[in-house]
Amino acid sequence: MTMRDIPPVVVGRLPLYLRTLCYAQQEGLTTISSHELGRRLSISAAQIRKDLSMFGEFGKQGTGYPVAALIRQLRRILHVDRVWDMALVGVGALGRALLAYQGFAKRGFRIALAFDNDPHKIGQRVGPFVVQDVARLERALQEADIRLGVIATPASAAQAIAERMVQAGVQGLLSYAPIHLQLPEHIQVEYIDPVIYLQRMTFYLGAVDQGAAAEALAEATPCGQD
Amino acid sequence: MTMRDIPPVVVGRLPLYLRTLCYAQQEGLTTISSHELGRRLSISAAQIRKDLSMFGEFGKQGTGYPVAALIRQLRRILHVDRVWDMALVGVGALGRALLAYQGFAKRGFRIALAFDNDPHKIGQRVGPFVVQDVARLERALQEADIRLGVIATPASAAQAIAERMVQAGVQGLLSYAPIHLQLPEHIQVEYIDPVIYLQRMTFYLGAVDQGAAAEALAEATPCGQD
DNA sequence: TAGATTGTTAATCGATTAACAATC
DNA sequence: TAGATTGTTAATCGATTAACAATC
Repeated sequence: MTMRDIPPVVVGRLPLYLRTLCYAQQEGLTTISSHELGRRLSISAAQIRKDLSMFGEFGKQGTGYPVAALIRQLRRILHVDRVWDMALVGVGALGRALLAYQGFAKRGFRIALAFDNDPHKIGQRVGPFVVQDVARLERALQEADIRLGVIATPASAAQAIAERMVQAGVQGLLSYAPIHLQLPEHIQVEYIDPVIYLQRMTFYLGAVDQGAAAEALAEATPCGQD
Repeated sequence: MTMRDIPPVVVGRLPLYLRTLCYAQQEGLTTISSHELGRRLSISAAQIRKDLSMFGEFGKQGTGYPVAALIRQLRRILHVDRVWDMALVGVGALGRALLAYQGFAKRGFRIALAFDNDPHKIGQRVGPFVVQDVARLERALQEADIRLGVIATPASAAQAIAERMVQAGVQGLLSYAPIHLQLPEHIQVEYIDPVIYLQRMTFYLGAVDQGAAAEALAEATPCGQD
């Protein structure tokens, strides 16, 4: 179990199961069926059973899965039965929101270091953090043994920052910069670009009353990214 | 073309093609091959050609795709050859970062209205915005004919807000709340929960030196979400 | 012309679903 | 016991890749 030959699409669902199980636990459920878990996630019960069965036999016929035990198992499988320290680069509006976000600590993550290259920001306090000079990135990451990075820089800076973090030993990157990073294969990378998600939706939304559409037409929207 | 029977996975890649083509255009390229586009996105050339061929014949043998024309086509296909007004609910740290984000306007989106339920925030100016009372949500959305919503509330408020927005005519929702929303099938929903992405990465990161791991162990990480 | 690259087909690969025996 | 639900198999469904004729 916890093999590395699990289909990536299955790995992608495990955190959703964990999150949903946590809510169920807070509601007082001690047991949950694949059907109920699937209902809460709009995923089929068969899929959930198949996914979980890749890691062991966690359920019991007739009653379903024990919530607390399954949470423990998933946290072990996902390696969030510990706290992961992260380094944040880019203390703009988004970076500050991430520094303030309480949801990381509650689910196994903690921003330990924050960097920027703006002399006005370096040394500044942001909540419990002091913004570090990005020039110190490599040294600070190695000293703190950081393995996860969060990129909240402009797109134009992201590739170079990513390479430096990888050089300093980072193995996973969560990038909010709207650009695809070129990195060694063994590096885990996940992207969050809200515009990508919005455009996936507008594909399906289609036709609009032409009053609103005319208001700001085709060439009014430049291609600019950054 | 622009049919609704395009595989969702293909629709999901189109915005990536558009974004990458825009960068290529900024670099001065007038033409790009499927191979080069694929290289920049870590996607196979065959896949890109197959995806694009579902909407028409945009390329030319021997030379590739004309960048400007393909950008125009993709913007038309994705319906971002216009500006989409959006309503934001939840003006916390994340909401403020979204209100300040310049990347929306540059790529076809604009936050037109911002709502909160905190009396201290209502009426407050945030950049060019005045925070509205969420009690006015339905009326304001209908008046402004808003079809896209962004949820940046705590998870506990998200489902109710989503239902109210849908009631007011919203057809697509981008939710930053870490919870799966139960909504009618015809509503488009996309989710951004950074912890989900982080946990997908830590699955692969695995073993850690036990000094760091011991520092904050299993039961130190509660399940709490909100 | 020769080299490059598209659009498309067929083959391969992978993921989801349906169904059910086992069993709590 | 009877009803519910798991784990697993086989069948279905969908997505990706390889290959190549067409052609710029």
